[in-house]
Amino acid sequence: MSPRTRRTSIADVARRAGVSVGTVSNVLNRPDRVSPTTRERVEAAIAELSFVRNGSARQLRAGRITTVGAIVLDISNPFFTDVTRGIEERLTADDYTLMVASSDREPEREARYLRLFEEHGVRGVMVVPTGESIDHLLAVRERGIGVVLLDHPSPVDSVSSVAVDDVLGGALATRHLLDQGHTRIAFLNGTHSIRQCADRLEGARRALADAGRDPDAALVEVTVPLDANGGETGIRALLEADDRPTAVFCVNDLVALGALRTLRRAGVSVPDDVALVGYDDVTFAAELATPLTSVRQPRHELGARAADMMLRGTDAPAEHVVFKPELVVRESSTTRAP
Amino acid sequence: MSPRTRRTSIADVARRAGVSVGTVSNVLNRPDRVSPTTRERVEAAIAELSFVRNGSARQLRAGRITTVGAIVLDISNPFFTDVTRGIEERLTADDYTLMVASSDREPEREARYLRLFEEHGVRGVMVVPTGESIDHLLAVRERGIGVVLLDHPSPVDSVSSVAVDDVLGGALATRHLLDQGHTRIAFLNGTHSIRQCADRLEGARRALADAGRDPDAALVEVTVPLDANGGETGIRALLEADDRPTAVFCVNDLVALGALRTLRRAGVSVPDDVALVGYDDVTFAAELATPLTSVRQPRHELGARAADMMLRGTDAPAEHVVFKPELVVRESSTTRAP
DNA sequence: CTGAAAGCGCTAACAT
DNA sequence: ATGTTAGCGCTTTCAG
Repeated sequence: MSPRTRRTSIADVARRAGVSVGTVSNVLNRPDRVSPTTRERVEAAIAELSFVRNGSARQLRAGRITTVGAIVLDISNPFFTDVTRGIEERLTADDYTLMVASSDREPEREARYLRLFEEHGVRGVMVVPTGESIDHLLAVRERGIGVVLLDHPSPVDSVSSVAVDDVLGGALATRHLLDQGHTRIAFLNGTHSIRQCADRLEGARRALADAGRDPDAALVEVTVPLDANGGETGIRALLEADDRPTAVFCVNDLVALGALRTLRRAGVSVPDDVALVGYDDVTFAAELATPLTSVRQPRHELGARAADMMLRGTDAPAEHVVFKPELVVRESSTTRAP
Repeated sequence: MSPRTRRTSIADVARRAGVSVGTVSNVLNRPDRVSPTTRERVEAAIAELSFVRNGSARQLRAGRITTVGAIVLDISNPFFTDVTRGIEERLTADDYTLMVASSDREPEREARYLRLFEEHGVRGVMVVPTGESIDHLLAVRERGIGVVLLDHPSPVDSVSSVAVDDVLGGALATRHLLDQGHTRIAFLNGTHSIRQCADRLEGARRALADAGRDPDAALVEVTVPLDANGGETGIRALLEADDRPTAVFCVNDLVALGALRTLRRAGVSVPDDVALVGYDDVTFAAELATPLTSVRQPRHELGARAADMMLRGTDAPAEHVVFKPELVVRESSTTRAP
C-alpha cells in the first residue's frame, strides 16, 4: 500500500522464480527462447508480485517505442476530435499508441508538448502548427523524430503533410453567398496567425475579386475567438454597426452555432434577414434550428492519412496530400423564393 | 538527419562546454547552484547541439514525474471533452501534464492504456471504468499510483471518486415526461454493463414506480450504440413497432441528435407527436431544430474536482463527491397547449 | 536454455 | 562552484 515502497522490479521477479533477470526479460520479450516450465514459473512470480515493467528503463535501454504524439489546435472542436479518431484507428491497426495534446492555438503550449513528447522518446509527432514558422519542427526532425504536419500544407518538401485546401473552401463559401445575391458579407474569422484563418480569408477575397467586386469594400472581417462565444461576440458587434451585412461567413461551425443563437435572440431571421455559412460540417450542422450551410472537410481521412505517413517512417520520402473541401448547401443560406 | 545517430546526451553537452555532466544536470535542474558564466557556456552548448534531455533516463533516475493519465469512455463525446478540459486546466495550474486516452467502452482498451500509463510511471490515473469491477484499479493503487474514479461513484471507501447522480438524472427526465402526460416512454439506452446506462434506467424505473406505474409496462427500452447513428437505429426500430410510445428519453445528447434527425425525416413532429429528452445538455442542445430538453451535468467541474483530488496525492484521505444533475426544459418535450 | 554483466542517460549524493 | 560516481530497471550480447 505505501507509495514509498520501491516498485517491484524484474530482479524481484527473478529472485522469486529462482532464475536470472535475463530469463525474466526473455519471457517478457521472447517467450519462445524460454522452456515452458521456466516460463510458467516466471509467469507465476509475475502474477504473485503483480509486476508491471518499468517503461522508462525499458525504453532507455531499448530506444525504440511505439508511441506517437499529436498536437491539435483545440481538442474541444469536433473537427479535431474526428481527425484524432482517424489517426488513432490507423495507429491501433499497427499496434501503435497515440498521445493527444491540445495547444489551444498557443505556440508556447505547442512547444511545451512538443518537448514533452520528444523527451519521452515518441517515434514521431503529428502537429497542427500554431505559428507561421515550422523551424522548431524541422529541428525536431533533425533529431530523428518523425514529423507530419496535420491540416497544414508543408512549406518545405522534406516534411510530410496532409491538408485541406482552405483557400478553395473560403472561396466556395463566398461564391455561394455571392450567387445568392449578397453584396456585403461579414466574415467572423480568427487571427491571421492561424493559417486556416488566413487562407479562408484569402479564398473569400479571391472569390470576391473573381466576381468583379472590391474585397476591401464587400468583405467585413470581424476577429473573434474560435468558439460559440466568439460567434456571439462577433454578431453583437455586427448588429450594433450601421450598414449591416446581409450575409455572414463563419470560419468554423462552432462560431456559426454562436452566431445563429445570437441572431435568433436578436429577432433576426436566418436566412431571410441574414444568410449564414459555417465551416467543417460537423455532425450537428444539419440539425440546427436552421440547418447550416457549411464547408465539409474529410476529417477522418485527414487523420488516417497522416497516421499512415507517420507509420511509413522517417526513411520514406515525404508526401504531401491536399484534400478538396466541399460545400454543403442547407437552409441557412438559401433565401426562400420572394 | 540520420535517425540512426545516437541522440545527443548530457555528456556531449558537457564535453562541448568543457564542464562535467553534473554541472550540466545542475544548470538543467538547479540553475542557481551554478555560476552565471558557466551556466551561459552550458546553455550555449545546449543550444548549439539542440539538446533535448532524455525523459526516460531522467525519470528512471528521479522516480517522480508530473504526468497523470485519464481514460474516458469516448473522446468524441462532447461531455467527455469538457470533462477533460476541466481536468487539464486544474492540472496545468500545478504544472502537471495530462495524457488522455479513450477506452471506447472496451475493457481491453482500458486495461491496455492503464498498463501503458503505469509503465510510463504516471503519478496517477483518472478513469471512467468500463466494467462492473474495479479490482484492476485497486491493484494499480496498491502499487502506489493515484487512482480517481471519474464519473463513477466509488464502491470502496479507499478510492477517491467524482460522480453525478445518474439515478436522479434518469428520474428527473422520466418524471418530467410523466408530468407532460405521457404514459408509454421509450428509453434509447446503452448496454447495462455501462454504469451510467444502468443507473439512468434505474432512475427512470423508480420515477415510474413512484408515479404508481408499472415500469415493465410503461418503459420500452431499446439498446443502441451511444452516438448519433445509435439514435437513428433506435428510432427506426420504434417506428416499425405498433403501439408506438409518445415520448423518448435518450441516454445522451448524441443519441438524441440522431433521434431528432430520424423523427424529422419520418415526418414525425417533435414534440407534438413524440416528446424527446436528452442527457448532458451539450452546447448545441439549445440550438437544434427543436431545442432539446436535457439533463445537465457539471462536466467542467467534474473534471476539475477529480484533478484536484489527484493532486492531493495518495496520502490524503479518499474523497467522494456526487454532483446533482439538473433538468433543463426546452421545446422538445413541452407539448403546445391544445 | 540460462546466467552474468555491460551499459542506456540521467540525477543526486559526496568530494574537492 | 564544480567534478566524480553510484546506481535507477531494463535489454542484450556473450559465455557456459
